[in-house]
Amino acid sequence: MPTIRDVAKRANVGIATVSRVLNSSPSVSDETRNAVLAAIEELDFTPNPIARQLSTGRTSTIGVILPYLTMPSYVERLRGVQHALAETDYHMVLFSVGKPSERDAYIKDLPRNNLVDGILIISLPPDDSQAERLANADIPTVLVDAYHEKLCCILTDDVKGGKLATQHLIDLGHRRIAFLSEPLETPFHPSTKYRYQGYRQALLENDIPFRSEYVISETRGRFKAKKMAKKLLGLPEPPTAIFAGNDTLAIGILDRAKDLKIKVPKELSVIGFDGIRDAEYTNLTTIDQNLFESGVEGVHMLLKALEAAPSTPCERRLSLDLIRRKTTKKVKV
Amino acid sequence: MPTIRDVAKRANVGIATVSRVLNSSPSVSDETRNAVLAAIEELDFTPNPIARQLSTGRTSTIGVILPYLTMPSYVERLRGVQHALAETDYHMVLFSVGKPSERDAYIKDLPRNNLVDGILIISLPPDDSQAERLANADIPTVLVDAYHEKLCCILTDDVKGGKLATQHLIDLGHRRIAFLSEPLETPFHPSTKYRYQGYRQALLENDIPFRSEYVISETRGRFKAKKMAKKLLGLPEPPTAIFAGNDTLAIGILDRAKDLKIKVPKELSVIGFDGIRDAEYTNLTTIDQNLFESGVEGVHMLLKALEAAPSTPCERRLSLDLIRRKTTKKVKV
DNA sequence: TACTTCTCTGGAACCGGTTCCAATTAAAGA
DNA sequence: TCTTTAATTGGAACCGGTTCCAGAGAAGTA
Repeated sequence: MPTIRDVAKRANVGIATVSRVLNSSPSVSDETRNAVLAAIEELDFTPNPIARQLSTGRTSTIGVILPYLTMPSYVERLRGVQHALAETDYHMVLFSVGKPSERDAYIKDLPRNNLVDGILIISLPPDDSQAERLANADIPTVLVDAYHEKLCCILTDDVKGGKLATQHLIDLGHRRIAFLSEPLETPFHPSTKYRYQGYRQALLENDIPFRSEYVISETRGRFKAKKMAKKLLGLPEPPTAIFAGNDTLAIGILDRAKDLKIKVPKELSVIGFDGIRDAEYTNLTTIDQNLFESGVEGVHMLLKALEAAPSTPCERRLSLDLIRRKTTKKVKV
Repeated sequence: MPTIRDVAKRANVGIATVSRVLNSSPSVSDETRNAVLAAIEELDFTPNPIARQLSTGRTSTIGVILPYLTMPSYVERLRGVQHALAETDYHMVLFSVGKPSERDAYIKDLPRNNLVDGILIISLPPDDSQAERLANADIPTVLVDAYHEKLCCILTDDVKGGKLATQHLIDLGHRRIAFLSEPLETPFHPSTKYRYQGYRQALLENDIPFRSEYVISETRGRFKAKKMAKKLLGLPEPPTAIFAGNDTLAIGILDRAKDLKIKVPKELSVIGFDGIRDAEYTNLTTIDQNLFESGVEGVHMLLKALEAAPSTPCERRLSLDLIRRKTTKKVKV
């Protein structure tokens, strides 16, 4: 592999000049520039990015820490990140997290080891000491779908979203509203819990008594949702509407309803949460939390922070949009 | 940031000794080792990986080139890669490709610029000159779901899979078998075309006349599949079975059948291809091409190549498994 | 005791870029 | 004609590790 010194020798110039040509510095005469370019061409020279990285201290790489791609929402966010990053010169290193210990290890090491210029953490809220560490590092960090007062973040208000979903059902006249979700307590992001809080708040504000038999929260995945939906729909007084903690679960409920020949939305209203692609295909009414956009915005915020570190943590709240499709309807009286 | 020299000074040893401690070389006395470790602790020193990379020429990083995560099969393969890589010390840099020009750029630059120790290319077959370049680079490359004689690869035999799927339907007594798929000609991987070839071959071998009205191949996504299924099922002599080019399309067909009150599998058999998770949930009979495993195996092959470059391209063919679920059945006579 | 061998250790060179700083030359101004 | 100034250029130091090689002691051997 030829180096910058080989090029310099060949072009009869100094190494500094070659470097200047590589970095398109204006203070090189056309004549020398051409000579250097010719030498580069002849030697088929490519600058070694690692050497540049060591020298400049910049890596042109951003690190993305996110959970294993087990949920469509993570994938959709990652897609947004990729999309936004494709238009820059930054590379992306992926650190995917299966257990809390992995998360902690990445969050601990990444800010210190000069491997990346910036960090994007998706759907993994750091604890106070981690946030402290991240905030004090000289590498900027942006949280996507997570909040900490010390850090920049792209936020989704899950409580509000849960309220919005529930209120939509209430506005349609429903009173028997069930909530079906993944476990409320997770090692990672507590978004489900927040959505549940929104559900409770909406009930409270509308003077609708809470019924514990209407809440099932140990439901992982579409298949399980289908199973659990049966339980809900088999109650002596079954709900007329179900708010699912995410779209995948909602689709599972739709599956079951079809099997049970329960007409949606005529006999049962179903609303999801997330706004993944499948929700569109299945005509699911849902709360769209703009997943793709969250990734894009996360990158933009990080790029801004890379240019000039913000004096105070910036915060951007993404909109939550109720998308009315064909799975919710006025309750029949 | 403290450097190795700061540590050396603090511990009253030479920098070489500190380096030896960092790399757990055996030829350091316990006494000096402890002194160095103490100094490292006191200074909160972390070695700079970039400097190490420059010095050793190794980056502990592998580059993954793959299409944008628009299809579940890509995500599933990537998951496999992540899973296998998590058990190693390698990092993963993701290069995702939306247009052929991006693919070409990555394949051109990545092998030369010392940024990664190895390259994994997923579902993007290189042309001859690219393969040549990759084969001659001193960085090993492994193709996953793509073939080139000059390169190591993890293979799926799409023709065979297409045949397998079609033969399954034929064995069940079907004669009117449709094929619904994404476009046959794509800028990237021609797997759909191969599956189609398998379909044609199976028909031929069983003396079943080919009918062009049974082939619809411009179908992108579940939603479009639903639309196109209507067209197929509305034919004067509709097919009794449909082979879908991938699971997502098959699920779209199931949606439509439900809407049209066509009973699956009693009145219509449907088989997919891929073996994504949704296929399990929907009880779809499919050809499982072991997507997750392809990612895992790709990493293993690459790791092996990193240890010792294989003298001749190695090749591993993944099994294709017919998973009989509840969407195919003997045709009613 | 003298010599060899082995165990540890430190210095300096190296990886391949960037960049500060001083030097050279040409153009401009007095 | 003599400065002053601007435009180019090259050398050397630097980024922060690894590693070759030589040297100092300690231990083993004749």
